[in-house]
Amino acid sequence: MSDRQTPLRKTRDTAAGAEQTRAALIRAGLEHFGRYGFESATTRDIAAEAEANIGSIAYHFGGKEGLHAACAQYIVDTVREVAGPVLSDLPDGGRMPPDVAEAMLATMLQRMVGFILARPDAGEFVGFILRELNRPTAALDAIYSGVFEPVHKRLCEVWAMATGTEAESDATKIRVFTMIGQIVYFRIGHEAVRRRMGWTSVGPDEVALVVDAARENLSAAIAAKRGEQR
Amino acid sequence: MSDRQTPLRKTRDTAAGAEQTRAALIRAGLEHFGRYGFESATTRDIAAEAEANIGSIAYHFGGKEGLHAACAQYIVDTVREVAGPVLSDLPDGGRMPPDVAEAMLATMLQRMVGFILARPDAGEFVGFILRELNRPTAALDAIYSGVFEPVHKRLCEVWAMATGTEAESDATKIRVFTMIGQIVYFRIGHEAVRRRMGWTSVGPDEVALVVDAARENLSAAIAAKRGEQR
DNA sequence: GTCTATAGTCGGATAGAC
DNA sequence: GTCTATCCGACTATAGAC
Repeated sequence: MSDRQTPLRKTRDTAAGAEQTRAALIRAGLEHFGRYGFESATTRDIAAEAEANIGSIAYHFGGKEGLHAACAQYIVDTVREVAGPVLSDLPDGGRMPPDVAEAMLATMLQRMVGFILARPDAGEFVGFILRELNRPTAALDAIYSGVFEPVHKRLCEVWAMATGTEAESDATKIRVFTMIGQIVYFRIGHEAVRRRMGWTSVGPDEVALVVDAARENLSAAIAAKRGEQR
Repeated sequence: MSDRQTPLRKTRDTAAGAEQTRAALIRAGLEHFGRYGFESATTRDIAAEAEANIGSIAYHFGGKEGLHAACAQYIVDTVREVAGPVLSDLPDGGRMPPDVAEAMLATMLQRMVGFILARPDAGEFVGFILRELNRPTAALDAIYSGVFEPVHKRLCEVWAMATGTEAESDATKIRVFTMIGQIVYFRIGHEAVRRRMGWTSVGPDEVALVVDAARENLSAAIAAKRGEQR
């Protein structure tokens, strides 16, 4: 039987092809690790999903653990890419009028909701991170210092400008966590939210409702804080 | 070698002993399922943790899945026991002055923080539920209708009384989710919070800080809502 | 009810052909 | 770089002795 088609995949052993395999494995790994966790995700399934060979995981990443680490790095890189402008230096050394700071906070929260609720692969990102938060490995160190800490610090700075409080105080840091938590919950508790709201899926209309609630909570909290500072 | 001590454990085949084994297996199951997930948790480890025999899982629960279902029921029973008074019928058909409703909401949030942050086994509870939210099984149905829905509904009712809004409107339901999310995040993101705050553990002082922040967010949100309703 | 032995399945890693 | 075959360890479930 020599009616075999041109062996499309055989010609993957070029540099560009290898890079494609690598990338496909990372995407598939992220999906499976995020959904099933490190132990329950199988290299066989990941390879199949990436349409790559099982051996390729060992070749490119040294093994399952290496792929896991690469996935963590991919998360960091992706978030930093999206959040890049927000994390770069603030103009004028970070000083700004309270209402400008408040508007900036509102924008940042809105972006966060968009990323966490509307991005198609956000579920896997959050799943991956959730498992790391539950049982930290080296991957959490990368994600914490590459994403969590810089984002939280920046939010604290802007919050402090908006309310006239101290950026690195316990109260500010905790308050910023509550602002993040109220948003993240809609992804984590997605299934419960879906059932309770009677939603079949989360589209732009649903995202808008969440943005509204988060924004109202934000401005109410800032207003109250300003009042008591006075 | 007949110097064997009295076989303490051998005499477990009484009705009371069997019940102890059952309970120990459920507690151990909750711990392992919550920490490692259904697939990654092993019946061997669970049995060892419960100081019971591996075969006892098959005997008492029919298998791993049966134990998992029993753990879900245990969560429902425990939460309903703790939250019992709060979930029972409201006096006077649920009608109450706004400031009474607000105080009640504050108390409910405080209780929630206490349960979620201070209870020693809360980590496993939340871990278990988190995994169900991520990939729902029959266990989520029990937890959703036994815990999520009734608690959320009650919070919506009281929120509506406090703000003069509609209890079952989308806006109210979402707003209540944000109030829950801001609290739950401190358990879910515990490790990130710990690192950022420089906490080594979460004791009464730390819980108090979280309660303060949640309470301030609540009263600010209610005040703003009342203002715009007027 | 408790415990042991065993059967059957599956997953990760490895070596080596191409 | 890709792919296959194979090894070895770990797991759940089951049957049957006590």
